[in-house]
Amino acid sequence: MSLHRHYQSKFSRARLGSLVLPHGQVATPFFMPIATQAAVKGLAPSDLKKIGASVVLSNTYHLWLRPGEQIIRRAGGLHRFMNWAGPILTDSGGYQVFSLAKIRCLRENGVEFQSHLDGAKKFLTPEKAVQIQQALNSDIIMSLDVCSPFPCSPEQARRDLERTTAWAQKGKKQKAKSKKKNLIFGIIQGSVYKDLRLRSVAELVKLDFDGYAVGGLAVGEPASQMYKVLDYTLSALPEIKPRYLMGVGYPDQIVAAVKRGLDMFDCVLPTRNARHGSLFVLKKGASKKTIPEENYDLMNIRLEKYKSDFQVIDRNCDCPTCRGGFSRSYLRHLLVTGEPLFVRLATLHNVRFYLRLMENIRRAIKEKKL
RNA sequence: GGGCAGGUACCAAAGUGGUCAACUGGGCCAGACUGUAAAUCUGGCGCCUUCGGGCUUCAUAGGUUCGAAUCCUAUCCUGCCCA
Repeated sequence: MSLHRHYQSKFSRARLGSLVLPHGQVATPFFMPIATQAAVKGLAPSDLKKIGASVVLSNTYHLWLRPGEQIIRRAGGLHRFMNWAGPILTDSGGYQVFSLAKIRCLRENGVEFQSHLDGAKKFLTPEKAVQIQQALNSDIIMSLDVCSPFPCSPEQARRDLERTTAWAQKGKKQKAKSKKKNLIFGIIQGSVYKDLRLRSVAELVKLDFDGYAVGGLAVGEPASQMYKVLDYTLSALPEIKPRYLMGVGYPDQIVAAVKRGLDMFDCVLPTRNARHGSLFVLKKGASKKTIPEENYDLMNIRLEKYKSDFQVIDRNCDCPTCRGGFSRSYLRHLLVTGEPLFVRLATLHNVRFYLRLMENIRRAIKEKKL
């Protein structure tokens, strides 16, 4: 399985393409809203469809603990379980190795988690991670990796990378036992060390994955350093395979990454920030730019100054919340009073902002402006 | 008119001789959030400050005391009960 490239920019390494997945063909570059526990918090699948989401991202670790992959298998897979007909990418649990560092213990053959729900010891192996994702029937399976923190010593980054490669091999082998058409991606690690990143790329490419993800970025390092890593990492990757920058990021970072040849993104920012009252809006004058969303501001709708502000969030926005005429005043009221409707309206707005960002990126590449 | 209980910061509410510019909620202000243990978390909210501290506050006015939000007296106000 490879990326169908429709257009390769001559100004940058940006590329326009499409990816054929078991649950549909999707245009690249794309952004995946996050549905960690089989739901994009606050939204129904019909909402996602309406605002133009193509792929959503879910999570192996969380669904493994609850409700358990067998329940989802019996439901007919994750698509049926959550009633989302489009493609799904599932993260492997590798991010939880990083984010839940305090309650896990790394072993050679896998990770022992002390469940954050009930404290039960749960052992996740690279094989198990693939099996769970197959039970979920996700379109894109991610190989179990060890996401290095930042800062990270070269020694630790090397150990994490070596384990990631070893696990990638095991995951790939497990995947090969099934004839299903799900894709499997390998994850590049190596922190901010060029030799390690290049080594990671070489080892994974040898295993011939369906796509390659750059992991271990946006974990606290300055953006300039992230771009440096992307520059040398991307140039070592095969052109024909999709490339996924995991967990990134702010709109300008996504644009910067697309210019470096990335095709896929995901991030909690639009959904989490929405719940926290932080709404993505265009900067003044940005609507005239090629990719307006690159020039964004965050509007803290909780502020008192919005108490009697009856404008919509952003009159340039085409999301159901802005189109529907919901005012800043009303949204602030919903947030302050803790009404669940706030989450839905704010999330619709922020996720639409990101999806429109991607639409504008694709258009810009097509129109030779990026 | 009599009895009882009260009046503390924007609101509610602790504190009842010194460690009190005053617990705690709410509210407000500011910030953070990047493959989601997050509708969460972190600061700040009398005035001034060279960040050491200084100054004015606990209904009002007096008083006791080395020292009062805390004790005493008077006044004003609020709630409940009785007439």
